[in-house]
Amino acid sequence: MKEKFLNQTNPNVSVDCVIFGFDGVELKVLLVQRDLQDNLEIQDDTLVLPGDLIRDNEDLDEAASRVLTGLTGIRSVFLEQIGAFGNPNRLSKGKDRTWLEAVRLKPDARVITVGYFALINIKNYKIKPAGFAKHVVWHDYKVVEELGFDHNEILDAAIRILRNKLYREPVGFKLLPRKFSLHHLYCLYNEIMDAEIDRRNFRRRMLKTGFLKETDEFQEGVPHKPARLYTFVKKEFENVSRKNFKFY
Amino acid sequence: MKEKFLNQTNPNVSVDCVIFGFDGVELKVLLVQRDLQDNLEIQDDTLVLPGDLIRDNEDLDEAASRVLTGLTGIRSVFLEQIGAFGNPNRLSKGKDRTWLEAVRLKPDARVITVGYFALINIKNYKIKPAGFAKHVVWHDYKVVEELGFDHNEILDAAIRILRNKLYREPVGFKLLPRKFSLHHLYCLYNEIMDAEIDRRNFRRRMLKTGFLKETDEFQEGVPHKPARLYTFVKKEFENVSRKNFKFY
DNA sequence: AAACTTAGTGTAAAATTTACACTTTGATTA
DNA sequence: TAATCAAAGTGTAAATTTTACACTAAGTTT
Repeated sequence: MKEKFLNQTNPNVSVDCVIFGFDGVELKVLLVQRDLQDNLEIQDDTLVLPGDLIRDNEDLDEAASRVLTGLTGIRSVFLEQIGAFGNPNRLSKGKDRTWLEAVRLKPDARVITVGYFALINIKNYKIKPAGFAKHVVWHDYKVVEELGFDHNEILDAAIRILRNKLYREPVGFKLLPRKFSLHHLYCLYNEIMDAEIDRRNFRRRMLKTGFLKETDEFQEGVPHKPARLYTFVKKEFENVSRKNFKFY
Repeated sequence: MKEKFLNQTNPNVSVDCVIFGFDGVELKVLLVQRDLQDNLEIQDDTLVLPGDLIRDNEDLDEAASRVLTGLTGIRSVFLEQIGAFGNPNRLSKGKDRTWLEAVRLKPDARVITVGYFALINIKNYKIKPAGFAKHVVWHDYKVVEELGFDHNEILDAAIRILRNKLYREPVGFKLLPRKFSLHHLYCLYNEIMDAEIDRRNFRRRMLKTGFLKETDEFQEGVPHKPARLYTFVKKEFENVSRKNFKFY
């Protein structure tokens, strides 16, 4: 069976989601194998970003949210647009064509996709391989392996934007559990910025931002001095473009 | 006659351009009155951003470039994507519907638009009211008047992005003639950032960036000491996300 | 020649950033 | 139970950057 919701689906516009998670060491991206439905004869293990055509009654953000929720069960989450990708040849690689012809009602339609990126707490949910995709993997974000369609380009754009935001907006927390140690946050920054930040300066400056509130709780089960846990506190966040603002 | 190029035009995706220019005092945006073609009976002086549906063989950037060139004659120019706008109700205001029904072959089609913003030297060209739009105006960017469709939203996004870029990337120059005085640049920064920057500090820091080269030429025809003119020099521009980089 | 207008310049105080090493705490092990 | 291990947690001095601020220079007009 080809696509459901045909009458309500826009054949020319899709969304694709770059879903980031942090396991304490590596920044991961959620990738899926394309769903071949009942086309068992096709051999295709290409990884792609989870995505879907948009429906006529939903906004772009809603479509991205639907994809994210369908895959992870997570509802309210950090989800922001990356931009639109519309190269006329973005669907013309061999395997991409094969897949489109097997699954899409209008396999030749020009499709513009709108990229989104999400930051989630990797431990907060179980991956549901239902719906779109049978195989779902958390992949190190430094992958260079070739994804389907133009998804490497979308992923690169997401990483660029994430790096730019990390120093200017309080977004790092979104990847952590509600209570976390400064060390945890520190590792996150090092991993995403691919840098080796000074530990003491990081700690002082991060605390100075006023976005952290200490709790009375400590790490448990570690074979050394347990670290204090903090929570993130929302506060009025003035316009980022204020010249000297640095998030951390 | 309704739209030309119907067979090659994608009814679901458009581009809209926020074209900025600086006249020495105010930052301006180029707005057009919708082209009603031969529908003389319709009364509609709503201003909108210049835009068009995309064609099947062109990339999004190319479509935006086509709109810009068609209107201004300018070819190579700073042109960057703002993002995609796809609210299902973005075309449903009364006058917008009237216009769509008069001009579009599929007036009910869902249209997602991709916003672009351009920075041009306002004096470098003559506006050509040919093609898309009969009436073309440079409007102060602080306008709050209501534009057609969701174009206020697109304009706001463009301004936000421009402000963020101005302090981090060498983009201000794109709005100036090839040779300009530091005062000219200073006014540009004050106008865009809606601030009152210290004149001496601005001068020192701007020169320190290494993007300016002094010429032997000076202002002419001014009733006071003439200012030296500078040119912008391209140099390797390292990744913006370097933590402490400030453009000026 | 005096008045006017904008161009162009320097410095000292304050704030921020950087580099850097030892003590504390709790768990494990000998 | 004392010693060891591993990561947590802390302070300071030097360098750099940012800020605030006022007068002289140059060319035009009156």
